[in-house]
Amino acid sequence: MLKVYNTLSRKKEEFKPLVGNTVRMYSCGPTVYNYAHIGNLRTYIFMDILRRTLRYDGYKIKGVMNITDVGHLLSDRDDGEDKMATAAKREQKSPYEIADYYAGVFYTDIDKLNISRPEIIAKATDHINDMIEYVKALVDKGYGYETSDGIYFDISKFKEYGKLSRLNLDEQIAGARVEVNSEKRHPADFALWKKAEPEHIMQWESPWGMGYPGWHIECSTMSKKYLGDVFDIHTGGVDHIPVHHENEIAQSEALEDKKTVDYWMHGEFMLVNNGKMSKSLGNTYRISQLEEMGYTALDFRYFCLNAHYRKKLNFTFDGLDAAKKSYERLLGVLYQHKTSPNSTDEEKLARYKKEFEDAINDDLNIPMALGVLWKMVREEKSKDIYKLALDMDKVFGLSLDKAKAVESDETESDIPDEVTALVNERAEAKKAKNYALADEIRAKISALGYAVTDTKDGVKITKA
RNA sequence: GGCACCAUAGCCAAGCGGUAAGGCAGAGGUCUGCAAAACCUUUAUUCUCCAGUUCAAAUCUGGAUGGUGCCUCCA
Repeated sequence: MLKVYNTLSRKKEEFKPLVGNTVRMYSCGPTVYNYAHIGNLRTYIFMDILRRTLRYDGYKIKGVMNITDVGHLLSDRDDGEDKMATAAKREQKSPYEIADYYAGVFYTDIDKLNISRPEIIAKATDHINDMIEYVKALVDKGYGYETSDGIYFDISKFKEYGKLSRLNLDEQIAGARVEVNSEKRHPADFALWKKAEPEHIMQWESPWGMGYPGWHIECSTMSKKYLGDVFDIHTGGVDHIPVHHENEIAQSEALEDKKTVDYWMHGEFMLVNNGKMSKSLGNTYRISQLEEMGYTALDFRYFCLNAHYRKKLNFTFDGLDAAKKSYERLLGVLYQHKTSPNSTDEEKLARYKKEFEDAINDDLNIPMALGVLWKMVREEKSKDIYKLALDMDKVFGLSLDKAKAVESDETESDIPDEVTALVNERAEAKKAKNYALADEIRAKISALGYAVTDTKDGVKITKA
């Protein structure tokens, strides 16, 4: 029995799909005008863990994720910088090429992280007409009004506005900086459709003239198109709760006159040195950057799995180092199980399996599930344990089937002759019990960038 | 100013009323000429502080202190 935390009720609830055995799920995806950093990626790891857990529990999934390639591209504020135009100019590409490029990098990253792709990936620019229809329907129902610069959603018409974030709007606004837009009836009214200046780089024809869709309409439109007017789970980052998802609820429920999403689930943020991770602070990293520093994407995935998805996770290199080490040891010890001829008592296996399932089904308690795996792996080596670990890995997604011997299996071929000669010299010295000389030679080898270690199978040479 | 969330060993982190999972680091050991690696063992009488409820609290209540996020685009 899977229980998940629903942001709407602020409680853990039993999960039950609306229809049959299929889970319909929508996940807010990336805005592709820039690289995704590891903080962004944490949220997709959370989405992936959810999908994997649902599948482990026997559900079928119809998942949709959006790729935002319009709407967020231009800052809504008049004085805001047009990031898309800047990027297009700098890279001498069209906005579509920019979007394609960053979407491509995003796919590469999530593939490396073993994040399973949702069944349907929907680009906003492919759904402009659907969005126009959606806005029209809202206007027809009296929820939208026109100003000189666009069509706005009238939140005063939607009585439950704010139910997800539980913020008192008027109190918020009193203490916050809000630009004055005299034409808006309420400061929190938001754009459904924006009228475009002639020089705006992306614009489409609409009943309200040339323009482009507002920030939030794409998710309401595309979720309805692919999942129907009511679906099971909506995921995203916690930052979306107060504005984006609140507005999405307003749009969808205004149109359908009913609750449209059963479970709202949100992934917490990743911090850096206990503070916010943001591009402006210069403390973001990309997966490719971590790789350049010698970490793998899966080291990072393992790092994320050590914390619950609803808890802030502080990213530090000490933490990542610890995760890397732990992950490598896990693969090493699993290899010993893999190659063991022994069996394990059925009851014991069943106990571990149950502990594991209890953990993941308790609102995706992956840190606890990892603890179960570690305890199990400390048992006497057996191929059955390896098999069960692989079963658990359907949820972890850590490629545990790649378990290998811990000793590195470097090829001898790319060792320079100079080093090989020194290694042989050292072997002679050792044979003659001239250890002082042997250590001296070892120092020379390490100066050349190689490490020599003695194992019971002989001498190992590795690149330092 | 308003609204949330969080506070567990050197570090990361579970635990959600029944007497502190797991990982990293550290310590001891096995192995080794010595290292390194690997493996084994071990490491919180106590959960920021102060009251309270209870037979029983890290877990519930109230208060204090500290931290973070949001209220503006953001995963």
